[in-house]
Amino acid sequence: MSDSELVSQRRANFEELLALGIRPYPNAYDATHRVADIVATYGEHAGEALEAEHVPVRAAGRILGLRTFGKANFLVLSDGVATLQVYIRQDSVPAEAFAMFKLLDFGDQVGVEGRLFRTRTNELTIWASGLTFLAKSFLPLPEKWHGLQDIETRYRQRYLDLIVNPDARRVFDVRARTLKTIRGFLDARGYLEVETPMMQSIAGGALARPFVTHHNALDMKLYMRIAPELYLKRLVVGGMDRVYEINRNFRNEGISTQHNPEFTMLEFYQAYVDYEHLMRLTEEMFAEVALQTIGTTDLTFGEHAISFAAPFRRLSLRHAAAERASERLQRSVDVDMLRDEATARSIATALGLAVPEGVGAGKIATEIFEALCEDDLIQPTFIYDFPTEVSPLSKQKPDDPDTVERFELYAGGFEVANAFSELNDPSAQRRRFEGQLADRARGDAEAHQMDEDYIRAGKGSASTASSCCSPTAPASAT
RNA sequence: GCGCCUGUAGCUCAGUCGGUAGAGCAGCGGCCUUUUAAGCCGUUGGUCGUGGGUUCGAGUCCCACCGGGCGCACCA
Repeated sequence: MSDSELVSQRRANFEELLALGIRPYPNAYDATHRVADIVATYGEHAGEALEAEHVPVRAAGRILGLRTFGKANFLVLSDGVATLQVYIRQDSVPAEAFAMFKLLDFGDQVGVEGRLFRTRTNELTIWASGLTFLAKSFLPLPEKWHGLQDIETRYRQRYLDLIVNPDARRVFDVRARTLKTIRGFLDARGYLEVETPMMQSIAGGALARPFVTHHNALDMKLYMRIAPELYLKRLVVGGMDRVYEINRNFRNEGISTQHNPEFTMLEFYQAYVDYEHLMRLTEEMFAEVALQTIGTTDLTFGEHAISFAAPFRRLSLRHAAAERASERLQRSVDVDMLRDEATARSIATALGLAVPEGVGAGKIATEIFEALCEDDLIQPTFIYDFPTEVSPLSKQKPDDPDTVERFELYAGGFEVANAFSELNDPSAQRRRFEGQLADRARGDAEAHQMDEDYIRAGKGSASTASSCCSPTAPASAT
């Protein structure tokens, strides 16, 4: 049977409804409850209690199930969050309502008026006394048991996925609660939420390839931002000592279930604190988000049980890399060996890693870490003290110029946050940018571009400050 | 970009050694006044991703292209 035939059958049912004098698209339905509210409020009430209370309800929703028995029928009503059964007896509803019911299709929307009771099998149900037609679904929906499996269809026809797969809605719910919790957490600590430019003349603040666009009136090439960092830091220069932004960033790179070209990220800045402070703040925030969104800090991610109870484990990057390299190579590798370019390079080669010429010890150490350690960081772990070479915007440690005060948080094998003490010496910042330009000249397309305005802003005296950014994928909370 | 897998009814999937297209659900017509993936009887529905090739004969084998999934690379 062709698609159009299934559609025309539904259309025929619709025509019959019109012939009955049913108003096809009413402007509103005066519901007393949402389906989810009824389930939440009366889900635990016993049948006798419901009979005694005689609870009257009117609720609207989509028909996600039909079980017909001639004169006694059941339909499953969904409001997108919860489902509730409706019992429709021929002798309990007006004749025209019963005639209308017989023309309903899976997917149609109706309003139901009635009272709550429990069936013999103890299921909470509305005993319908009235039925109102609200909207026709002309699309044949996926079957109820296997649902919609095809991943492409699920993403391209998200409405179908939402109708038939309850988990699809849950992702939206968890995401919304996550963002709400983060905002509440930061607002309560005196942070101000801002929005900064998404189209920038220089795409800076991160190492990534940007999308390019064009402004007609200015006849000017613009980049979609890869990070809000440099603009947020300008606000810090202007005296905003605690700011954050939750918004989209655009990176012109590979697409996968873990990498969306346009993704939402949180970035926040706090003046007069260093990265130690941010580590404590970050672990508090993750624990709070977990508690507020799923009610516990202990969750299951894939095959792993993960605990987001603070404090999190801490491990320096070079220690993590050296430890793993030792295990892998069956010989002693220590942190100092990773600070010497020739030695680090020979270790990388022994590990089978291809390291380009002209790359320093810092970048080599970072590559060893990424290749050997990342996937195994299941429990939340702060990896801290990054090589200066890979961190052009971070402040060096007072006693170690090759190392910056920076950390990344890992959980479930993913990087979930990146933070550092902000470099606020404009002369040092210029030298760092120049180093990046040299990398770019050697062919590193992701090296940072020079940003004169950012340096000029820095000359206006940026506070000592720290910032943290984190993609707000619900992966951390599901 | 590379590798592996995949595309058959609205949905979920079978289809053996190459022999002329199948099931369940959905739909349609019946029966049934507390069902739970309701059940029972009957029944409709296909350009087997597209194009070429091999063959007496292709859903099946070969080639190309298109779409999709996973892994790698890149990256968050």
